[in-house]
Formats: sequence, C-alpha cells, structure tokens
Amino acid sequence: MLSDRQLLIFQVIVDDFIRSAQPVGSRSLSKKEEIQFSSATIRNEMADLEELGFLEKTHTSSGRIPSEKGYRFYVDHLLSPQQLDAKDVDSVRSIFAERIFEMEKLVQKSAKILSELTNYTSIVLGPAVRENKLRRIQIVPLNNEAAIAIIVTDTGYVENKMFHLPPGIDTGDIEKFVNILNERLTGVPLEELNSKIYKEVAFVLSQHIRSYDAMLSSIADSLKLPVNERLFFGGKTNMLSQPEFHDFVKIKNLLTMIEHEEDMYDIIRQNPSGINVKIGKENGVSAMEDCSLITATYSIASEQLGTIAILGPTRMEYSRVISLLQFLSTDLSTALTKLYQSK
Amino acid sequence: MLSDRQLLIFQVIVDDFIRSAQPVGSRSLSKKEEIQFSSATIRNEMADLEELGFLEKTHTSSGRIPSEKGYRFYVDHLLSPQQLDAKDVDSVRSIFAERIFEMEKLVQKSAKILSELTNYTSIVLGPAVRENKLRRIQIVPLNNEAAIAIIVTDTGYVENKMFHLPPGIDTGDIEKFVNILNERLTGVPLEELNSKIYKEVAFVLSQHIRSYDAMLSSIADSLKLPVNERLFFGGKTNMLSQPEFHDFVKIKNLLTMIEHEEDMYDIIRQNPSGINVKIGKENGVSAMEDCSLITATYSIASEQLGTIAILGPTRMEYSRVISLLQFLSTDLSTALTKLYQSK
DNA sequence: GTTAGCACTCTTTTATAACGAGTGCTAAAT
DNA sequence: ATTTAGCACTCGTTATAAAAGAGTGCTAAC
Repeated sequence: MLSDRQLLIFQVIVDDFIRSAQPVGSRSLSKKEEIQFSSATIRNEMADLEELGFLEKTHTSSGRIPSEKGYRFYVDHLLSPQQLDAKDVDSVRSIFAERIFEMEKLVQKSAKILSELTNYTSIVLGPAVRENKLRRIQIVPLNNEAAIAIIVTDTGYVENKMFHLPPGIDTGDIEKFVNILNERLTGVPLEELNSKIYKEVAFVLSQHIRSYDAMLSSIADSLKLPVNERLFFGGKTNMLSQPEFHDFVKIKNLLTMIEHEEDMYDIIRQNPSGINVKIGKENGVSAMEDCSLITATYSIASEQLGTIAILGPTRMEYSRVISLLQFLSTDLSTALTKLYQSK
Repeated sequence: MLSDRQLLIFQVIVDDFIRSAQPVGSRSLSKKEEIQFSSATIRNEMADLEELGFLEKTHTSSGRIPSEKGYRFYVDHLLSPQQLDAKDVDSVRSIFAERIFEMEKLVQKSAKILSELTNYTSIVLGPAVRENKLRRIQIVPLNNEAAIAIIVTDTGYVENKMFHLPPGIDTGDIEKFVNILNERLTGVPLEELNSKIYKEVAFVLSQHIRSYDAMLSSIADSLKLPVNERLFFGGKTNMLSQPEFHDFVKIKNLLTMIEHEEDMYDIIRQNPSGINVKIGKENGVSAMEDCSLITATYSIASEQLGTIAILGPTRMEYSRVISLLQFLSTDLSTALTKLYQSK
C-alpha cells in the first residue's frame, strides 16, 4: 500500500518527532543522511501521507506530525523488535538484585525503576490475589465487642478486617469457629471463599457453635474479597516535563485522572494479556487523549497476576518502552514463578 | 506599636489579597466601606507598613501584598477565633456519620474531606502505632523456607512481614516459639518489642527450642517497628488551581516534593502538638517557600496519635483552615477515644 | 519522476506605542 | 498637624505593526 520511500519518510518523521516534539519539515528531512531525495519530493510524499491520514499539520504552513492513525501504523508495522540498551537491561535487572521477598515490594520497585528509566508515568497493577489460595484464617479478639479477622494466602499476602463480635460469645467458641474454617477452607482460592463459606461451612458450624450465624456473616462480610488489587505508581509528576503538557488545563485533567484510583484501576485492568498499546483517543478518556498507554501483563506460571503499564504522551518512545515492558514483565514472571511456584 | 488605623488597613489588605490574589492598591481600599479615609492617607500608611516589613510591592508602582512577616503577624495577632461555617461543620461531621471502625479509614476520609473543603492539599499522618500494645503475634508458615509473621495491636492495627525459616525447623517448634512470644510480649508497646525480645525472651526461648536464635533474629528483624506511620493525602492536584502556582517550575517542584513521602513524613512529623502554622520560608524547603503549612495533632485520651495538615499557598485562608483543623482534630480525638479507650 | 524556484501562509519575534493601575510627593484644605 | 487633592512618574499589560523564519503548494524546467 505504501511505497518503500513513503515508509522511509514516514518512519523518519515519526522518529524525529518523537525525539524533538517539533513538527518536521521537508527541508530538515532532506538533510538527513538516510534520505537522498530533494525537499520537493519529500513535500509531495508528505502531502500523500497526509491525504492517507498518517500525518497532520498543526497549521497550514507547518511541518508534519504523526496522526493517531499514523502512530497506530507505526506501532503495528514499523516497529522492529529492537535490542534493549545495555543500561536499561542493567536497570531492570537491579530490581531483582536484592533478594526481595514480598511480591508487593518487587512490584513497587518495578514501578519506580520504570518511571525513572522512561521519564513517563508508570502504573503497576497487582499482584492479583483472587486466585491465591487460603493458607490460614486467624481471628484475634481485641475486646468484648470487636475482633480482627486475618487471612493469609499461599503467596504471603495478608489481608485483615475488623468486625463486631456478637454479644456474649466466648473465646472457646471463637477458637472452634476458626478451627472449622481452617479445616474446611485451607487451599480454597480467595474468590471462592464467600460462596464456599455459605454452601459448605455454615452447616458444620451450626452443629458445633451457638450463635455461629451472627459471627459467620460478620466474617464472610469482612472477607468479601477480592479486595481490589492495589495500584502502584511511579513518576506521577513526570508528565509535567513533557512539552505537550505545558498547558494547565491538560495537566490538571491528567493528574486528577491519575489520582482517581478507581478509574485508573478499570483502565489498566481491562487490558488483555501480553503487550498492549492504546494511543490517544483509543483510551476512551478525554483526559488521556494526548497520551498513550502501553501495558504488559505478568504471571506466575500460566496464571496471570497483574499488569505493568507506562503512560506517556502519544509522542512516546514506543519502541524502547515496549522492549522495556516486555523484558521486565518476562523477568518479573520468571522471578515470581521461581519464588512462589516451588511450594 | 501599630496604630489602630494601621492595623485596620493591614488586616483589610491581607483579607483582600487572600481572597483575590491581586496586589491591593490604595484606591480600591479607600472604596471599602469599613475604610473612611482617602487613598492618599492610605498610601502614607501603606508606605509605613512597608517600612516596618509587613507589606511588599511586586514592583515599584504596584499595589501591596503581605510579606511573610506580615502573614506571621496576621496569624499571631489579627486572627480572632472565628466561628466555623455551618456547612463546614456539617462536612466535617459527615466524616463520623458512618460508623467507621478502622482508624486508618477514618483518617483517610478526613484527608479527603479536608482537601475538598479547602481546595488545598491535605496531609494526614497517622495514627501512630509506636505506643500501641501488642495483642498477638502469629506465625504462618508458607512452605519449608518462608513464613509470615503477623502482629496485631490493641487498636486493631495489623502488620506483617515475610521471613526465611531456618532450615530443618519443625512446626512444633514454631508453635512453641509463638506461644512463648505471646506469653511474654502481649501488652508490650510496639516500640519496646525489639529490646524486650532480646533482653527477656531470648533466654526463655533458648531453654525450649533448638536453633531458636536464627528464627528469633529473623523475627526480631521483621518486627523492627515502628514502621513509619503512613501518610494519607487529599487533593494533591489542588495546588494546580492556585494562581501562584501557574508556573511550571514551581508546581513541578512542589508536586515532586509532595510525592517524596519520606521528606513529607519528616516535615509533618516534626510539628509539636496543637495547632501550628509554618509560613513560606519557615518551612525550610525551597519547594515550599510559596506555601504555608498548618498542622494540628490528634490523640487518644492524652496520647498523641498523629497529625492533620493542610498545605496551601502562603496566601491561604488561615482563619478558616485553622478553625477547620481545630474542629476536626478535636472531633477526631473524641471519636477515637470513644472507640478505643473503652477497652 | 524529480527538483529548483517562488509566491504565499502562518507562527514567532521584535519594536513601539498606548493604557491603566498604582505610587510618591507637594501643596492646599481642614 | 493631619488629611487629602492633584499630578508627575513608574512599570506591567495590552495592542498594533512590522519583520523574520520555517514551511508549504504549485509550476515549470530538468
């Protein structure tokens, strides 16, 4: 569909604009060594590329910038899987250098490094605990009225919630109660806990414990997991350095959007596994229409755990970011699998 | 030291500037109804106030704005304890409307409401767990190599940490170990845990458990509390709407500073109990030299728990914010005392 | 098919002037 | 002895115009 020359010109324009953030003109293009034809020829090609919808002008006599369709094409067809810079490799590896133990810490550090490396904003979702299996339930009474329910999963994730004790319950009952829960529920994935409690455990409890139901509903309520997986951010303010956001309305909208965790959660979470690129309006949110979002998923063995994402301007270093995310998500998956698979 | 007329003029200037963010001129002042003298008189007084260091000009022929010294004087001497708006009272009360249980939730909601009410940034530190008393230690083994240590305090605070199990330890030993810890350490304030473990518990353990020391040091290490109390923020991006921050360098520095949790932690934490106002350079941080920080502490009974703070431009609604913080911190203290004092 | 040349467009920069809000000072009024 | 009216002056802001510069589209020559 596009001639080789058009491809070449298009690619150079995109690369140049990604680097400089300035519209690219025919004259400056003609001076590049990889381009051998005159500025007039380039102008003709550029006009064609614009007609095809790959380029845009900011005003009648300006140079060209890539359109969203252009970026999409660039990402889909012009991005050769590029070798990652040795420095970048080192930086990513440094995440795993210390023998970090908790998943969350690892994931948090990943977010930090990613944002420093790219100078964009990084967002990491996870790790998902939905499919974690229950390791232990504990109940710690605080006083006559309240107690804490604690659950621990096989990956070391701990969740806790305070609840009211039914009046008049005694410690022996609580202990029995917990023992029954542990007997019946250990090994059950968190997402099935709630239904399992009512379907299978309630009956057993009823036979052993007076007034079990008040407590059971308190507990079941407390354990209404999955708790939203947490989001971790890195470099929230990095976008302030991007020239396209030297505009108070834009930056305010964007930062406000980022602060709004529930929305971000939905946006990140809806991405399918593997690498994913959403460009500009594809994000479906007006605050992000000058942004691109690249996501990658990570997993333990084949079980998808979470998502790493980079949010940058549409004029983003797609190639490098994609390589980075690919590399990091693979490494993260490997590390986590090694840590938690070897039960 | 200052005449009544000077006080009046000064107060009106500050109030006006706080409202409008515009330098205040003599003519516009003379038109206010509370001011009965001519603009020329006002000019003379303003010149004197400037000489005394309470006012500044932005350029030779501009109106006046309050200097930092001026704000300091205003806060220290001109602020009458003002009645809080009925709306504000309602909003603050709404924090306690739902019967919230966990301290952290309460504190988080306070941060949110405060920032919405003021359109400044709110920062809440706490609640401190240093003096919380240990209620229970649990150890949950995950596999042969790792286990989770969980501690629960009398206020329902839960902290957990993963640690390595010494090779070859058996479950019976772990159980004994935990029982001894609980016997000896229940009721001990978190901040004393570490020393107590080594001084009093180590010996007992040594008599009952083989290879106790490897595990003890893992655990003690894990429990190296107090974990920094957490910071909660509200309205991080609110400062973007303040006209004094319509400057990319300033806003970037400020937001970056805010993101840097450790620094913020120190800044908030160092404030003594009660209401505290830091104006501009008094904050000692260049990123905050156009800001004022107002802090208030909250407590359970007489034990100080944490700090609520509002970060705004130096041109801040001091009177209203101080009233708000005073009111909220009192209410928060009362609510928490009621919840947790009645053990 | 390619390219040199040129008129034209539009932004950015620079210069200049006009405006206006505000001051400080002097001299008159109270 | 204050207070105030009056006025010259300052300086930032706004408006206008002109010049510069980067880039385009089109035509005609190569």
